[in-house]
Amino acid sequence: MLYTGKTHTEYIFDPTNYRLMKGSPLFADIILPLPLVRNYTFLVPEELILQAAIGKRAVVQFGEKRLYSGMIERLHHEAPETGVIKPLQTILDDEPVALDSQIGLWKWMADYYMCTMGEVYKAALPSALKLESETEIRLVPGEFDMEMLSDAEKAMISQLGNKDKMSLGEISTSFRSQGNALSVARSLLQKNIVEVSETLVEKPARKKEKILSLLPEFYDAEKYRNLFIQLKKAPEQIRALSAFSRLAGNPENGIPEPVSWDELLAEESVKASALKALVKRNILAESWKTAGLQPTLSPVKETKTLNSSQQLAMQQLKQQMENFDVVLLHGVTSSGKTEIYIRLIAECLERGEQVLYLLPEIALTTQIINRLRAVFGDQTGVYHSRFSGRERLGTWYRMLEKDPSRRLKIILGARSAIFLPFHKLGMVIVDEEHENTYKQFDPAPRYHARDTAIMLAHMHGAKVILGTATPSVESFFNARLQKYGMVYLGERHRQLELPEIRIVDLAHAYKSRQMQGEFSNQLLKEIQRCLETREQVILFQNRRGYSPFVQCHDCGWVPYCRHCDVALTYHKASASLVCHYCGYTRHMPTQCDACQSTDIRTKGFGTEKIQDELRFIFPDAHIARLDLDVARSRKAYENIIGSFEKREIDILIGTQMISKGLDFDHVSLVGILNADNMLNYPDFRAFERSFQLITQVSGRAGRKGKRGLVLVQTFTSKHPVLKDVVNNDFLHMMEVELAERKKYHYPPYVRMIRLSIRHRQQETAEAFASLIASELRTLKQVEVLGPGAPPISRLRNEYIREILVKIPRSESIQAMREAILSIFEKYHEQKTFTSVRLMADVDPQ
DNA sequence: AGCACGCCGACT
DNA sequence: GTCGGCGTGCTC
Repeated sequence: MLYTGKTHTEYIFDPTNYRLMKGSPLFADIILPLPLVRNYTFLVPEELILQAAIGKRAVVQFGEKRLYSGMIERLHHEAPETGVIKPLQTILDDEPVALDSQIGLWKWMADYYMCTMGEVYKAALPSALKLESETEIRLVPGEFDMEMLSDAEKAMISQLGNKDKMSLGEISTSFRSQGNALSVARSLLQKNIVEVSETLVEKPARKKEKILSLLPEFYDAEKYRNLFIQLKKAPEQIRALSAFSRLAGNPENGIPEPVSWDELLAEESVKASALKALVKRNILAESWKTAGLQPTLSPVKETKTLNSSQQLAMQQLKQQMENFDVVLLHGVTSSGKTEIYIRLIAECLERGEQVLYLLPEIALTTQIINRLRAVFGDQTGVYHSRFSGRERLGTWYRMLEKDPSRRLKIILGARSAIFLPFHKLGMVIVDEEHENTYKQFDPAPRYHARDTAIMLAHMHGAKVILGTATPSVESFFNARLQKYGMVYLGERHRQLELPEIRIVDLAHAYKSRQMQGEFSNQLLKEIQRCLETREQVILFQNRRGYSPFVQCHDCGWVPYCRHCDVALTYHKASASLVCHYCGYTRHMPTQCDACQSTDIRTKGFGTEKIQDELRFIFPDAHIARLDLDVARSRKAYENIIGSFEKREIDILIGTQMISKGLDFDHVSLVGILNADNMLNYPDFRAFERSFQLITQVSGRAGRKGKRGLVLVQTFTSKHPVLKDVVNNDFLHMMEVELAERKKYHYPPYVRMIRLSIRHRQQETAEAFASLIASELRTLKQVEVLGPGAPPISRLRNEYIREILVKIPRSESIQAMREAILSIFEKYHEQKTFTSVRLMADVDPQ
């Protein structure tokens, strides 16, 4: 064996108590942010032995020159069998940035979801902690012969002449117009005119940031309004304060958030002098915060009393939590689950335990955080992917705090919050447990945040509450098997009645010519009634864009994506055709590509078309749309929701974005434009999901003292699921669904792993998939479906074949995973198949 | 993921 | 003849 570092024969390392003893060299297994199947072991050089600890990051050279920051996963004395062993170059952290328990969870995830540690690590660690290697290029001092150089080379030299050094990334961007920077740099390197070096760039760590917050005495909306009158002689200050309200929020809609000084100054109308004056007048307070930390707020003890059914549910929950680690809280929409959570969180905090509160959608955090902050103040942190790197880093560090009193106690977040360093987790709340957004699909790790959270809780000995108005089949099944406890909360608060749900038979409406565009006369009549009485309407169509595809009326040609096997969706506003999978965009053609006909028609409909038709039918109504196209940013989303709450919008058209946990007070009508595209979705969860979606959207209807109305337009008016929806018969839906799943071998009666085989050549993908499938069939315990071409059989120029493996609950899923991997490796070794890629999706949605 | 190595097409 | 395209294999 050859060590490239010094050899260390003086000490051995006792991993149980981190004591050093004389003996053999110390090795570290490093998790690298790469999809590597094997472990890689490095030597811990003598000078780093005292510093080395699991969970600290270390810089290593991996490959010819590339530097990476990885994480120490294990320390040991088992020298690797082969090759050169490189030493750790440095250790970046004084204290570990990940806890042993986290690394344990990562291992479980890599194992269960069939991916590499590196992939989990990449998803888990906030990007600010992941350093990147950068190649730097500089001129070699000395003379060289200009005559021998090409124009491009001269250009690069002159660019470099201006600076001491440039990163390769920098020079590639500035060099773009002049040719391939990489190859020019390479030839200059050969001529010894430039030299390169590798460095790791640390993203700016915690930085102090000046923030401004409104003094609490102006939280009162009335007093706040008066401020503007007081300031009427100081227009600059009024401008500054208005900008502050824009960014921080108006006290009328809750407590304004602190805003950073820099962010305010970036606003056009704001002058620094005006801000200083506002501070001097004791209207705004100036403070410093470590960037990324949550703003400081003192708790406002608002204690809403629980009604009798909430109290009962609360009692039952506590009782169940004594016997079960996981309890399903089945509470109808608007039954006040959040209040119950708040009580339970308070009890956890009293015991000195931390709480993780998961939500399916980032947008929902804004609503809930205000309620949590009002009760628990700044012990609460938010964590999700739309937060800036710095904010996430700040939260991460506040979780790592050695002093328990300085740690964040409550984390509210979307699925990635499961990765935070919890020291002492007491309870996990998974709200809207049935939501499929909890399942990460692309890239790996393809984990289900609910299931992972249950594992996380298990590792901490913590309890889990799964809250929902429409439990998933899996959770309901587990509750029935007595694996989970269950509590039912059937009463809506504020005397809200469940809405009346009516089915509108589209087949009949079309036949009797009672349709206008996509609207039945019945739906139009109800909308009209709402407009007259100033009540609000929500229209639901689970498809964005104008129409899902367009077609030539003469020859039937349909424009497809160049890279994927998908029809392009027509977006009228931008007059373009967009691939909803890869984003490929082209102009809406005026002529058919195949026959040059100009008669190209739109087929089917999405939210954009609904909005178009509605504007034509109700020209005076205020109509808005809420889908991924108009609400890409958090601000845009909040603006739309905000003006709907303020009743500036009469009719809101939306995709499933509007179905999630939003409470509006003045909606009396919900229209579902087409239930068929949900019910006919080619997926074993189609019925379950349809029931959930329609029930959730319906829950938005209803006002204090007045029963809401839901109209469901469909061609299959006799559909049994719709019947259950109308009768609000969750249990019947569940009985039927479970029976079906049992009969046709679907979860929860089997576990599934979907294998997706990808290759540039269709034949190779097919051949490989067939081999894997037939090999899998020799395993008697499992059922193998396929291989088949998925609905989208080509993505980004790769052909895809899928195999579905069904594993009975009695069999070990672990053994199956291993079998699959060994079969894959066996065929992957053959020359023809070396570039075939396998992607596994465990518990696919 | 990078990066080097290696084998085939369009050029000085 | 060479430059450079990307397909393939390896990284402790």
